[in-house]
Amino acid sequence: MPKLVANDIATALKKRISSGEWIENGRMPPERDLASEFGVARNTVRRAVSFLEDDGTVVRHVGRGTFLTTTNPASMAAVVGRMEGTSPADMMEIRQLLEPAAAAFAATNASAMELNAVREAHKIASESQDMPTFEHWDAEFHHRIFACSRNDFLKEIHNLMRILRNQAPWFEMKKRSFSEERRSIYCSEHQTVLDALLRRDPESASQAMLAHLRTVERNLLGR
Amino acid sequence: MPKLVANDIATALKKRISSGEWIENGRMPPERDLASEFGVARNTVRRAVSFLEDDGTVVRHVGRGTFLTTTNPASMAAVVGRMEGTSPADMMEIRQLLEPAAAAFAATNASAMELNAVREAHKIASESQDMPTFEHWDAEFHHRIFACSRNDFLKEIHNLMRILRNQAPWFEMKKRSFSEERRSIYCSEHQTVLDALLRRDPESASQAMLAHLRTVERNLLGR
DNA sequence: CCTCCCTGAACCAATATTGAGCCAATTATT
DNA sequence: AATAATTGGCTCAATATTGGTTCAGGGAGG
Repeated sequence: MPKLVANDIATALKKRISSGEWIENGRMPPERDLASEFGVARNTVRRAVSFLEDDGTVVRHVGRGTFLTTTNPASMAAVVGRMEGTSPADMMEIRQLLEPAAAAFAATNASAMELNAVREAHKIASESQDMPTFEHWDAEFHHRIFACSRNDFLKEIHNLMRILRNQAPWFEMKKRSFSEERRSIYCSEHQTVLDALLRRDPESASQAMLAHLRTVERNLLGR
Repeated sequence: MPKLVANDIATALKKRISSGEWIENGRMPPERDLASEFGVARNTVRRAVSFLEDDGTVVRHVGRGTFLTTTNPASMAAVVGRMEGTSPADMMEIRQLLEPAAAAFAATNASAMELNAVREAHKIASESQDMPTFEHWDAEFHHRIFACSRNDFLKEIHNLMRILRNQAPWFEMKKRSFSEERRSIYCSEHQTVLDALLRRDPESASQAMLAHLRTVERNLLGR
């Protein structure tokens, strides 16, 4: 019997969620309970749950609990399934189309509080010492920009991309392409984007984001 | 009973992989476990697994484990569900971002045959006498342009949009917005796009498509 | 004898889990 | 209103797991 690791727990949780386990009140059991149920440490459960959080499957609130974001599944499963087979290169191309626009929308529409959230994600990513932390807050930075774009469809497309990026080929590529030097380049590019957002300058935000994505693409696809 | 060598183990492993043995979380058991299970030395298992690695069937990470490259995806039901709830206005905004790009890609990448298919869709739509026929070939016109964009991810996003457009709020809006005059406007705009494609002019194709989508948006959302 | 492959063992390096503790936000209880 | 209990956020050192590597043998077949 294989040893349980965080990833196993994450998939177990997903399975139970999609089988409607905790749908009744949309709330997952406390981490401590799950830990004892699975027979692992809470830290491990926490890691598993943060995978779900990265997916957008779940949101967490200190003192309240962890809640499902699940609404009803649909018949678009097939389309989405095919999306899993598309190449990272194709997706990066589209990302360069959408994300600068998201940044521009954000510069125009975001509230001060939302921008603060973006800034915070950037700050934590900049100060992070290890790769998983950086990656989490890097993703969060981008996510929060989409979040204040005020376009629900765009946000959901980004959620899709986020899920796809957490899967097979991407995982490998990210691992391969990471280095301390690149991390600091990403951070300074994020800073440029953030500055443009804070100046409420859609054009600069869009350009800065595009420049950043080009860097990412170069590193990821090795060109 | 012949003695087991690395090659035998490699084929045994492949058989078990393709029978979906470890697909659930995409992870193979540790080498040490496999060794004791097959009753061979770890070194032998290691050689067997490196065959799979050379195949690309598997990737290995020190400290993490050995993972299948054909992993089973998570459930994206949540994203899809929320997507159904997004507004036509939001989607039209994104369509104006993606579809001009698709047209530009098509102008650059499409084969002559593919362009012929686009032309044909336009021709049938132009000559159609009734609303359902026009609508079908109108959609087909757009679809075929995406189809020759040579970007699979983009194509799938368009499929998503197509599905969404055939649902709740859209249906009403299209009915409301239809008129003979608008139909002929659409046709002439399609013609402009098609001409640009045939001239292999990405810039014009993109602009023409954008202009068309703005017309559609105006009619649909009544502005 | 030589070659090839497996064996068994030890050690290394990267990564993950553990367990314990404390904090902060929220909710429940008194 | 004050207090307690619950719950997620976070840290850290210790330990365990896991692939990477090397090396000295052993046995089978040419």
